[in-house]
Amino acid sequence: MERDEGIVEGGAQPATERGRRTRRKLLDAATIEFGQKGFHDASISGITRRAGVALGSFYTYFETKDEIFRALVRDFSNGVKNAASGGVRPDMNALDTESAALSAFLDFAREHKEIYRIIDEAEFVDPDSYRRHYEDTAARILARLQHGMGKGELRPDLGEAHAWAIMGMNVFLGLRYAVWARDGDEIGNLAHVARGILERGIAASDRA
Amino acid sequence: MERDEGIVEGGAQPATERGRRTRRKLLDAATIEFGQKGFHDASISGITRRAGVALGSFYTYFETKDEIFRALVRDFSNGVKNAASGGVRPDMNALDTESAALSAFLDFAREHKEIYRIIDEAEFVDPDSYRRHYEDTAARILARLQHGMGKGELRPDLGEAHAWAIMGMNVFLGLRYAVWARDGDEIGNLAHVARGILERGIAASDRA
DNA sequence: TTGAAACCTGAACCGGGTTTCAAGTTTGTT
DNA sequence: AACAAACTTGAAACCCGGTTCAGGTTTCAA
Repeated sequence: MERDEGIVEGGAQPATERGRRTRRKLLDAATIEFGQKGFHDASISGITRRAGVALGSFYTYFETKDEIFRALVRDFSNGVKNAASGGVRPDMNALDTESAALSAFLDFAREHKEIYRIIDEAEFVDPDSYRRHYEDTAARILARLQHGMGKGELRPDLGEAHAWAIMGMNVFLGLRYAVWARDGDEIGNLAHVARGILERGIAASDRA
Repeated sequence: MERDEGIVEGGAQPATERGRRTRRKLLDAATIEFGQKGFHDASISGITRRAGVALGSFYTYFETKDEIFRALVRDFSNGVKNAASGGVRPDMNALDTESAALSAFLDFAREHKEIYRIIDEAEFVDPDSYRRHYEDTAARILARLQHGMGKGELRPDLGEAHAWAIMGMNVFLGLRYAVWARDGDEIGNLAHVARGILERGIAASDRA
């Protein structure tokens, strides 16, 4: 993954190449450590050990354990956004757009299974980011729906709730088929399943 | 809520009425403490303080902090199950059944906003229960879908993935409109929104 | 070349919360 | 009444990991 650094907060932006490398090593190590153990069982010393730097060096780049975690949440939240938007093309119709966004998200999740643990744990460590992540994601979905409504490709009565429903669908499909994938899962037609729901629901076509 | 005690594990089943009362006080206090602060910021002393018992008494009923948390997860997981199944009637058609299950779940979530924090945090504190909770829930949804397919009320090609999609939809609608409810939210037609998706999807009806 | 800033190091400090325990009280049974 | 089992109590032992810090090393610009 290419995670944006974006504008970094805590003022501790490295000034030299060596510093940037170390900071990145810490971030990558933290991804593994947090992803494997969760925030509280993860330890700074575990992170620095993985990164191959001394314990004290950690505090050159991050003021607290919370801060590095927040940095990761921001990184991943961005990653999800970019992954989903990267999958869509402006000329697609509305249903294709949703399919493409889901597929891209699933690919991303398969490649970075830690996102679930990290974003989920943000609910406790950094509640604002957690909430913002989902609200922003829902807002982007809603924008796509509105675009589709404008083109007459979608029912004209869609709103925020529909966006949240779609997001929930995507998140749980990712949980089950990317993070908790089992051998023998049919993942090829996942996007097709989701698309089927969005296109015609689950009701029988020959209604009595 | 009426939470089942169910079969309790750790052997520490109270023998007297007084004991049962104390255990219950601890469980109720823990619900608030964990719900408010999350597992790690919650403290045993906070729990016993809320319960109005001495710190040491905690260990008469629970061996560790983890154990009481697991007991709560089991309680709430049951609560969700009972709430959803309590809302449905056997004679309903398939779509009404899903609507009813969602409505009942939303009511439950509104009344017990702690469930989200507690079940979500189980991902870290008690991963097995977390996973089992969602797998069981999905299995129950799938069973309902199969019933509906048998009656010819649903498309005959629904499977596990559809169940997970519906579950995700429900969970996220609950998150947004029960736990994160805002003034002015239109919650009355939430079940209607979800039903609309399941009944006919989101595509425009007059397709080109 | 040289000095200052950036960076690195890891032992030790420190606070806070879980868990233990020995002594006392209540409950319920014979 | 009398005793054992169940329950209560809170002080303190114990553990553990986040954070600090003083002393070194590397980088880089002048």
